Amino acid sequence: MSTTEAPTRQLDFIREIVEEDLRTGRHSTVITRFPPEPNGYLHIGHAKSICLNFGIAQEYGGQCNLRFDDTNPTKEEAEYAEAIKRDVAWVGFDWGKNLYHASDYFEQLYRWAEDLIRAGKAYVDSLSAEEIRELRGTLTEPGKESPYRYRSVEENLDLFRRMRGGEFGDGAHVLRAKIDMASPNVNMRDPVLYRIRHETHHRTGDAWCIYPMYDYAHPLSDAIERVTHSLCTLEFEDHRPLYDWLIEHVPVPARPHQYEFARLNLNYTVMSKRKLLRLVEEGHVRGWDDPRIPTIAGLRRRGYTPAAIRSFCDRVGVAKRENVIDVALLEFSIREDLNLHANRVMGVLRPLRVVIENYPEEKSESFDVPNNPEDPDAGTRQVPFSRVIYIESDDFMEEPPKKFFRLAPGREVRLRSAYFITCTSAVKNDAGEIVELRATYDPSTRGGDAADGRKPKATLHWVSARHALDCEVRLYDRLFRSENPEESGDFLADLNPDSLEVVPQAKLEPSVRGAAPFTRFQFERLGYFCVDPDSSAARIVFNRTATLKDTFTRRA
RNA sequence: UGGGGAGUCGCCAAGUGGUAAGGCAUCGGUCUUUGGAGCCGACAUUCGGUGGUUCGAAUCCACCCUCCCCAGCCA
Repeated sequence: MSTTEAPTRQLDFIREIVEEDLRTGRHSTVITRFPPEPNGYLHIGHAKSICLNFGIAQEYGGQCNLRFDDTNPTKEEAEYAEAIKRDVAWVGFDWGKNLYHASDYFEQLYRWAEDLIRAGKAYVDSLSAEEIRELRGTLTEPGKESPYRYRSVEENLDLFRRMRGGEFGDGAHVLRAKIDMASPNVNMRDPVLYRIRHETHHRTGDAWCIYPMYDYAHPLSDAIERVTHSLCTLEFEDHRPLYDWLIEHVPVPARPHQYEFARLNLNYTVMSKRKLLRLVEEGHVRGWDDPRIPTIAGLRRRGYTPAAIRSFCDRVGVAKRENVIDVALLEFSIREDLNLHANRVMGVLRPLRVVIENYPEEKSESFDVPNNPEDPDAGTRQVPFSRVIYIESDDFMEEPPKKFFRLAPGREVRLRSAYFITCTSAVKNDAGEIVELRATYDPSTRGGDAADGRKPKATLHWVSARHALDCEVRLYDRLFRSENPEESGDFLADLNPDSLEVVPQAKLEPSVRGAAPFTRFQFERLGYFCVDPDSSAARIVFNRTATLKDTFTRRA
């Protein structure tokens, strides 16, 4: 009997920590959280965090909270929060009843701030923002203490309460932690905990005019929710000492720990909320769900599946080193999924008429065509055929080069699932452009096989002209020309002018009629396409999700 | 020239002192009623560099180099 190797799954460093904590009993259950700020749409980088946080909760039988980090009313909107919930659910995760908001904790957070004041660990500073900045020192020089640093507890309490009461204007005072103005870590130089903002909050309305800073609200919110592993990106590493300081100096009910991992970057695109916002607001793309941007909404509209996004996130890994993932990996993930699950259909993007001269004028017949060769259970459909068909203009060349196996004068090819045809001539217009092909078919090849065993070197997709459905097809290319659009300084200058090409009159086989928005197909030999919500009963609009690899084109 | 991180194949990423996993990309071949998919194969004598410890180092030590982050009353 052979010893079966225990297939020790390769864990990323965070899962290793989680397992260790579970094994040693530091925690008996794992609680994570996904903490978006509702100030923009989620993108593929957030998907990585979602998959990590919810994935860990799932794998270890724990829980993952969806918590909105809504501590800054000037930037946040309910509309964004709704979009975020929709996107998280769509990616495939369920927070159940664990939907929270940092704003739910404002009262508790406030009380703890008073506790800090009473403990002499926080004080009201009345310096201006500029003065605070000046006294903070620099990266190499220590800061200086504020003249207000040693106010009495009573005065601090009084001032802080009056801040809450609305007695002061924005910026008049802030609450600061009393830590160490000489700390080499600037985050520890008496960080601001609360600021005054007379602003209506999308959830608490006008109940508050002081709002906690992220650095204050986050660790305490984690503790309130009994989060065990608080996962964030690398730029917060410097904030961990402050996170820990607060957990230590506030009487919180639990001891969460923060761990940092590298955020996801993708080449040929931009990922920061600020840049995505500019693309949307300045009209460089059609909206937050434009299929060319890496927002979850954009990817969804482009035709990506939640499963593809999840497998992509799995493949990308979790580590601490900066990374730029090749967008080809994202494309691979969607092709892999759609190859198995998308039904095939024939559609011609650039139609070239072909008249099959020996096929009767009035006749038409239909072929039983498999919906998905990768999945026999997908069944078949009827595809009509008649004397005049369209083929892809790229599939014909009057003078074919060496490796071109498709149609050419005198050459025989197979029409997928139909007949073999032989091109007899090309009809040109006055400008010398080919406008139509003449051909003959071999009736004995019905279905696409020849009794004599001859095998054409090419199989073409086609659509019966008489039965074709006119559709709009939107072809997308990368939004930016360079791998790193931000490198040059002005990412907008790097926009690809050809990122969207609209084909207004593509010819599709009639079976796609009535397909609902977001239905995905493979157009044989062309790529994967998804019905866009812009579609109407009169006309379907398709988005190209990804191309199929074309080795002839690639070599050419 | 303060502090915090990181450097393993073109892009990711395992590896935790015993002689460099895997994925994507790429390149061959095979198969094919999608030039798709699939299948088979190739792809780091070497782990930022230099010394050292050791029978043995990507893994330990020392020094050096490079890159990223931090001076919002943003998150």
